[in-house]
Amino acid sequence: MPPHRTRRRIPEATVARLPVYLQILIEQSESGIESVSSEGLAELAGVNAAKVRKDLSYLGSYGTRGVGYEVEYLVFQIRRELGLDHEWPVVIVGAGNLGQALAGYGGFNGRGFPVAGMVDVDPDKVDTVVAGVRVRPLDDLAEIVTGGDISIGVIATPAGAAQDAADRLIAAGVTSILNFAPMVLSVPSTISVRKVDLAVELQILTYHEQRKANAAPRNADGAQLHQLSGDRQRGATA
Amino acid sequence: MPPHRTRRRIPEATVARLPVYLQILIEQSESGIESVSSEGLAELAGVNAAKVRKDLSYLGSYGTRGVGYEVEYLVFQIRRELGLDHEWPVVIVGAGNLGQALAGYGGFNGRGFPVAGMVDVDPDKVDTVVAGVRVRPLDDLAEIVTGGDISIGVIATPAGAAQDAADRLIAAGVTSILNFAPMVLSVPSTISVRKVDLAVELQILTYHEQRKANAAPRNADGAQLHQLSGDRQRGATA
DNA sequence: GCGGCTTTGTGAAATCGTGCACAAGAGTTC
DNA sequence: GAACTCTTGTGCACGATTTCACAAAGCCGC
Repeated sequence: MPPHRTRRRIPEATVARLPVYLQILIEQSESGIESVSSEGLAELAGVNAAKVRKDLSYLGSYGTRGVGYEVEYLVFQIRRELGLDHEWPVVIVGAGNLGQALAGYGGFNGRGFPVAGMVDVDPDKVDTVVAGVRVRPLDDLAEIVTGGDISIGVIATPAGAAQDAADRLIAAGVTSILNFAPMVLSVPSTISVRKVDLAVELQILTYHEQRKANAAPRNADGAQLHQLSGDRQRGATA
Repeated sequence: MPPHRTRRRIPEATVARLPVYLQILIEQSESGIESVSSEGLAELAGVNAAKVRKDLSYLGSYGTRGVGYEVEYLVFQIRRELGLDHEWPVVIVGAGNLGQALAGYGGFNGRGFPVAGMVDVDPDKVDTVVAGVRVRPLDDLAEIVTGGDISIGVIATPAGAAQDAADRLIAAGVTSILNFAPMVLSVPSTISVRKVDLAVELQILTYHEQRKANAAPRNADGAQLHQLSGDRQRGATA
């Protein structure tokens, strides 16, 4: 059998949680903690312990009953499953405000996603250097992608330019896109897209804010408002 | 009956899609389009038409059979439901790379979320001006929040400072938090939190990348790879 | 090595979300 | 105003996800 055969498909919801577990486990590991229980991990990840166990069971039976999971080993397994056993260079399209911030942000470099290139249409931006990366003209995109064997593209353009950016990325051979433009992209079904939209996140929050306001009309005395102690819970992602 | 009574609860999945519909509808409206069908909206939003209808039906029966939905009216209704009939000032904690980018990004100002204040622990950052907003010391947080009647806080600090930032925001009276730090926050259940984590998004993409690579081993001839035309589909959020 | 304690791994039930399919309503044409 | 066309609103079945509950398994102390 090949090293790690395409084992049973992992549910999408689980895939979205694995990076969170991973991050926590890496922290634990750095703190010198060697073993963790599903209960402990659940606490830190803000989820139910049964969910942690089920999630981890998709990777295989890596726990020890009565004991828990060995942190290092779990880190290794999750990394492998997520394909993080090597670096994934990315190319950023758009060197504006957002693109520059992304390039400088620690979330890319230092987490296994080096910025292998940046491009922009604006001739004024071309040849400027952002976080150690020289901005190149949009037409160099294909060359950057094929030359660097890049499979992930990041779109940090205004909404109007996003579809064109996507088309060019795909034509160049990119197969995964992280889209920061507030715009739904049209792509072939073979391409994976994830969208991150600030305004959407905020609007989801305002929906809940508004509900809270409606539910408990403004009759002041902050009685049951923000009781900081007491029933803390991890990640009320409401 | 009060103006808009806490009508039936809207499913979380629907709430997450409403902002997307809203954005599309606003664009349509600006293009002078007055009416849209569930089919058309679904196409643009990258979802199934039945889903659009079901989602919209939670708001009420605002469509006209045989015709579709009146764009303006739908915009109005979604805005109202999301609580977007007024502005929501936000305060940003952390004036580093990310905080600065967020402040300057169009996604806040111009979308109904003016940056009412920014704070940072670093004395070197205090009193600098970012995107027209003066950075103030962390201790001014409570004053900014209460003074500006702010209910949304944005955390743009490193992971290590995020929990403290959250605690301070909550103590000051904020009830919704948008967290950009790669760290799960512990908050009371009355507080809404949404987390945006770059690394998590990228890692979800690498999982799928790795699967693609495993499924179709590297035997080159890019035969069925990226057929750009053909079966395009909106938002393959795989 | 046996009993007790702990924690995993997982069937099975409950819940949530999606998509089909179609009746019902609204406009339009003759 | 009857027949036709179009598109909404929704009951229903299905699939995905979450949660419960518990048997199986490992470790410890005696």
